[in-house]
Amino acid sequence: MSELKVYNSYTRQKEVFRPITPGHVGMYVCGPTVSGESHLGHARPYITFDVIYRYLMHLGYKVRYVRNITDAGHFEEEGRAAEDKISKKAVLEKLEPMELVQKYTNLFHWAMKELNNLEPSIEPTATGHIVEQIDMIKKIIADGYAYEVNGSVYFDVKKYSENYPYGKLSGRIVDDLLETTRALEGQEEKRNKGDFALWKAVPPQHIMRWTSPWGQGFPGWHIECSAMSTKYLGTEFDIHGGGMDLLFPHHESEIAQSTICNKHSPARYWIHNNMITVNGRKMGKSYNNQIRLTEMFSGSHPLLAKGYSPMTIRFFILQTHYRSTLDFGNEALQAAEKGLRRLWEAYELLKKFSFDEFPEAKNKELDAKVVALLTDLDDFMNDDFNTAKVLANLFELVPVINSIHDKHQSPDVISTATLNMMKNYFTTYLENILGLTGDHYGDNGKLSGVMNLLIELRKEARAKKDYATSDKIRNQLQQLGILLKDEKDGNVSYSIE
RNA sequence: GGUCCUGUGGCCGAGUGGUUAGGCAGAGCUCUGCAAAAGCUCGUACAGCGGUUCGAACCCGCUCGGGACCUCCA
Repeated sequence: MSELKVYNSYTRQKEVFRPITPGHVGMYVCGPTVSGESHLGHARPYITFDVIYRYLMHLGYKVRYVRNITDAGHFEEEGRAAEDKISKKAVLEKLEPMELVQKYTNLFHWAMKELNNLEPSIEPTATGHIVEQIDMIKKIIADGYAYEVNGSVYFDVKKYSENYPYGKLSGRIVDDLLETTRALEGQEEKRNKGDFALWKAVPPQHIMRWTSPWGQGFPGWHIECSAMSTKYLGTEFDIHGGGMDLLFPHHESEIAQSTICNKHSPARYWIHNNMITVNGRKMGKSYNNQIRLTEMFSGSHPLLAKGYSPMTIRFFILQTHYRSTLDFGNEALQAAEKGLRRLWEAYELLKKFSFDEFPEAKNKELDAKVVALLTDLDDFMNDDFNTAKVLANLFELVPVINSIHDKHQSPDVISTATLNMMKNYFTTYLENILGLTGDHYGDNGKLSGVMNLLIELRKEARAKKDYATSDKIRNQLQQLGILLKDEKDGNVSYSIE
């Protein structure tokens, strides 16, 4: 079997994955800022890294997956009246900051659950680690790479860049950063334009504030991730992930902070997912084109023709490689919805297959093809988590399953061993690795009882050639979104939209 | 302006220098009381122009288009 290779943003190439401690993987992923509701764009990294998390565990690694909650506000925009994002909205909504944080944290957790993302091993909050952040800032000052001005502390990028490659991760040229002509206000405290805040002093009316050696204030934008990743994963860990838009300045600055404090670049492998776009443009607050997850599920948004289930969204995202942009569109979402349904229904049929033992495949060629399609899956995942290819292969197996089920092919076209292999791989890949579920295809006991009754009545009507009645049952069920399917052997199955 | 990414059939999207990605939609056929579902078959796409090569969607150059980051952003 092939080795796992991951694309490392830091080196810009695929590299064989080797954990620092054999058998163990430490992974840190930048979590949400809980000052607002998550939108579709947020679903991508958490699904991407959920699959990576699942796959690493599948490979037998013991993984510690840390994903933070950013619940301490940072500035809205550098230079502009440095307002605390969370407290600003809190005033508008007349809520306590922590009440707001709680609300959106709960909503985020709910969405993660709907999308079937596993919980991270540790989900630390920024507000819970103010002490660690302050300690880290002290250390950076002591080492001479940060300076205090009027109660705020800034990281000295120029000095750092004299000894370390600031800008390597994001492909930035330090001189450009230092000499940026960008007209920013309130920059006079900084020695150089490229410097970034480690601690920000706040005016008295600011709600979110903590006491520090430099006065009242709140931590800078990047220090929380450095502090929390160090605390829970150590000074050097395996994977650091997040959206591509975090490359600069967030991750670049994290590297700088950790390098000074820990004498180490924090992570070996930097993994970044690409963006979800709307009409080719990134979904984000800057463009005011976000569709909240609650809206995605319910369909209550002008851009949505209908609501899409969490699994449809998960599947939609996994059909694309995580490093490609993914364009939002109703047609694409509906294609995903139908495709997932077809795949899942075939999987359900496969699970129920039970035949006599067939040690020999009647169709050796087909048997070999099935085996090849299945063994490919491991290689695809090992090749930088290519979930798109995994799904493509699984789809190629759908006609094999359906044609056996429909008796277009006899069950012994493939061997029992291959059939079992297929069952195992489908479960492993669809459920365990890709994290898909079929829950919402409705199978609660009472409904199926009612359905069986209706199916029975319809069968009787058909037997009497009372097609008016049989069609009435079928058509009205269809209007309710329940599809009846007459199968070859006289059985009737149904699926719920 | 700087750095980087990208342009694939109606839509979404994989992609290795030579062989079918896949999904959805569409067409035909089979099955069927009808329908649906399912099965089989099909379109032969790779922004444009050059070049490298026996051979390029995939390598190089140019042109045109789109995007990301450079500021909070997944």
